[in-house]
Amino acid sequence: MATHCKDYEFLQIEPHWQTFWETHHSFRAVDDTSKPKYYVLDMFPYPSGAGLHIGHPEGYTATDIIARYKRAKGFNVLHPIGWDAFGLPAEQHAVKTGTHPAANTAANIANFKRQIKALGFSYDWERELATTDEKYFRWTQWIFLQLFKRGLAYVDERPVWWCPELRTVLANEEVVDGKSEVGGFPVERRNLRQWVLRITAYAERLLADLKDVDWPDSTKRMQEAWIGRSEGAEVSFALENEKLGALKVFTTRPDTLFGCTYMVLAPEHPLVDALTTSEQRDAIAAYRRQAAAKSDLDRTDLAKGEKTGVFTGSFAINPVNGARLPVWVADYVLMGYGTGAIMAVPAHDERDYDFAVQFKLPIIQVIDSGKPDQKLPFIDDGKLINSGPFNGIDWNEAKKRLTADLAAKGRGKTTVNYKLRDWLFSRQRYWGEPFPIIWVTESDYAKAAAHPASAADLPSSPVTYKDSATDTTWFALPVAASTLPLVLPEVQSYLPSGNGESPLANVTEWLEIWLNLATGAFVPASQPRPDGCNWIRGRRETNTMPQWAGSCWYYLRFIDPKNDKTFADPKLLAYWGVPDLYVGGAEHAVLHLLYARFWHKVLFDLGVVPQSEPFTKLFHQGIILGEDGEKMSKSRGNVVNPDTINTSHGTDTLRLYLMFLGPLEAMKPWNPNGIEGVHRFLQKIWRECLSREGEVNSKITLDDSAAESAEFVKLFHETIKKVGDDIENLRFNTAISQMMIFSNALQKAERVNRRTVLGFLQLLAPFAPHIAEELWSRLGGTTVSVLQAAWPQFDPAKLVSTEQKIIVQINGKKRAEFLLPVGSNQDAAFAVAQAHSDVTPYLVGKNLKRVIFVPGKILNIVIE
RNA sequence: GCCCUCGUGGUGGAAUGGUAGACACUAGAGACUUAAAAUCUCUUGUCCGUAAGGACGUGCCGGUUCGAGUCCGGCCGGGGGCACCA
Repeated sequence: MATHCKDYEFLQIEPHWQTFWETHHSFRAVDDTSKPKYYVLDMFPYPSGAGLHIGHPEGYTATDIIARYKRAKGFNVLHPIGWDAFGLPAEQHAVKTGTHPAANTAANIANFKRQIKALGFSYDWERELATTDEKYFRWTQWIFLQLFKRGLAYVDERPVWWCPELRTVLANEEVVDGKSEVGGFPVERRNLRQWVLRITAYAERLLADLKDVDWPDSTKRMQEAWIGRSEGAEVSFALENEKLGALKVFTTRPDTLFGCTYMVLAPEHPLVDALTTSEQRDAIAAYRRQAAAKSDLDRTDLAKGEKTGVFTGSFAINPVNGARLPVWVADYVLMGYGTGAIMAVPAHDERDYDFAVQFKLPIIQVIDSGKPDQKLPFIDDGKLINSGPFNGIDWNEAKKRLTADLAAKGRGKTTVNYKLRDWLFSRQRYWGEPFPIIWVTESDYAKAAAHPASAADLPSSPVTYKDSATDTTWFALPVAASTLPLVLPEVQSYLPSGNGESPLANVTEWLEIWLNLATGAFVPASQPRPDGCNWIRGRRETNTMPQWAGSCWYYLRFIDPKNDKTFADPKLLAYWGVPDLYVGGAEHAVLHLLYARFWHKVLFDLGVVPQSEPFTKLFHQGIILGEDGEKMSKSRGNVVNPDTINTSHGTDTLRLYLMFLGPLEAMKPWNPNGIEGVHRFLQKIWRECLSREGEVNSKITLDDSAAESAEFVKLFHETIKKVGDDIENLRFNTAISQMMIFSNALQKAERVNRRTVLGFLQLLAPFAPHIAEELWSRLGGTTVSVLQAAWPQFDPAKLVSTEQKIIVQINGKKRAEFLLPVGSNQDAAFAVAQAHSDVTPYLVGKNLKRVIFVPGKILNIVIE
């Protein structure tokens, strides 16, 4: 079965074993529910035109080691891979060249697949999937329908970047310095109709359930910060113009209410118009236009220097003391958080302070820290001053008292606010999943709501939008799930429609339809209305879903990738569950991982997945920097291509080197010299196993009768233990060190049993699987493939020593060391130490103060 | 600004509060060879010393401890994330 090469010809050996594994379906995950399962998953890649980056094989090697190790430990392992294949680059390429993005995507996938296969990863290729495959996105669309039905999807006007010159919507990354990346044209903020997912409805659970997952603490904290829960009070400020009702604000500092000297509204706040006096109208209008052109990010960036704002001319009344408060408009207040309005307390808030100084507004200190130098703004704790009946009360107590007081008057209540915003879920692009939604008139929607075939698919309150041009309100009707997938039509041009809609808006035959409420069938509206009373007129949604959609649930599809009845069989979902280990970059710490958690919880609530969290254990591999210690990038010219190393040293060397570089989670620079080291290590193993003629090395005793030294046997068992422990803890660098230590001992041993060498090859196999297979086979391993052999067991009895090294310290400094029988007590150790020539001189004429003895380790003699 | 991380030889890195520098790279010396490559052996933190040996040493300053790379406080530096979130 093996090759016949005499030297370590990795270019021959590696393809040979890759073919062997493929023809034997070695990595097929069988749905065998009698065995314990282990599901190990990589974050699937976006197949870019640039091909594999060296960072990809880093994480993939780690999971491959785990997968191979778990198989040897008797687990039924699911280790799949697929393609996150929708994405902007393919669309941009299509716009430029006019070729269908699917063609470009397919070519990129083929290249990625070739590169990944050359690395010898033990993926179950029979479960490969791509998010662009209609058999896949059929279920992405199905999940969207479930969100829609549960009222978790709605339509709203949201600001997006619009480039009038290109007549298209741009993503944040396509806007550079306020200009379009392509062409450098000016861009502006423009409100467009968007689909939004109500992730905020899950904010509390997304936060609370973080405690149940085994994730890096830093990632948990980032998600916590992103969700941004804060407790505070909602307070109503009466307006002087009583007709306008009250102005509601959110504050985390109700204790500072007496220090409020003005109010601020976000420029987009609905009350701005009504509050603006005629003298201020022009200034306010100009300010609002200016603010509308900025993204939230710009607002924050620009605000580093000075604050901007305009007085509305109106006043509000402070509910605690009746003070008259001017109402301002300023873009440092965001419409998207809280109520879009704040009470400003300049003495105890930095932003309010800066603003008050800028516009010469009064500043009243109401918290006293009791310390001598109290520089304003002052945001720490203290006791209340200048606060009427609340003076002298501790701030924490004051928060409760003041809120309760307001609540009693009907002017406030305690509330919880989240930074988390609802998720903007649509793109005005071609290359994405079409929304399975048809826009119909109110009367047709009523028909659908009354029809038994469609009534159950509708949300409890309809999703609508008002087309201001025609003054028509449109109602969102879901397509029948049975008609999915809703595939992308062919288009003439991949350029956007020009009016803010995607290229799909130009495909009239696809867009305008007759829809049958009973069957879900449709025909183009260009044809006459078919007979029967169930046909209604509709226009398809032209937005497509963002790239996140497909990656939100792919880990579930791997469990049952070919199922065309449901997204995955419930029995298989129950067996395989969710990934036991998920490995990928920390750059996805918030968005991907939060979105996927949200969808998973929705599916959990639907009762279609059995657990409430998708990723039990998460690990982030570190970034590999270029040789120069900088981030790898084309422009720096420090990019390493895995193909190059595969050809020059072989993939076993590359895999081993990537793991030997340092801790998996660390950021570490690429160092080409290190590759030679691990390559030599593999060559040494080759030489110790095979002679120059390619026969079994004569030092290896085939009948296992060699008398190996106790020391060597002990090292072997230590190596089994350490390699196993290190793999379990993803400490691959130290596992490899241990194997190097063993190989050095192997080389020095005069005779060694075949059994021992085979055991060592098993330890090596997850890391360097090709050479391990080759040598296993050439040495006459007990099974055809090393994959079939059970992971070696270490014998704890073999790890026990009879002697232990004792370190002698004088006042904490090492002075001597000697061996003692295991279990020796302090007296025995002290007796030997006292007589030791390296110790005695230090003890002469000194008073013994104290002796610390750590059995088997250290004897510290403290003297004066 | 806030949060998170990391600072150990010439280099990548190792070290449950208990021998700092495992393992590897680089460099040097030697063995083998006609020679070279490969391989093997030895040396390789700094300083003093011919040596034996000693002193110093994990970014800096302090603390806890019999004992600190590890724990605590402060500072300096690198990297990452978030950011007018009321």
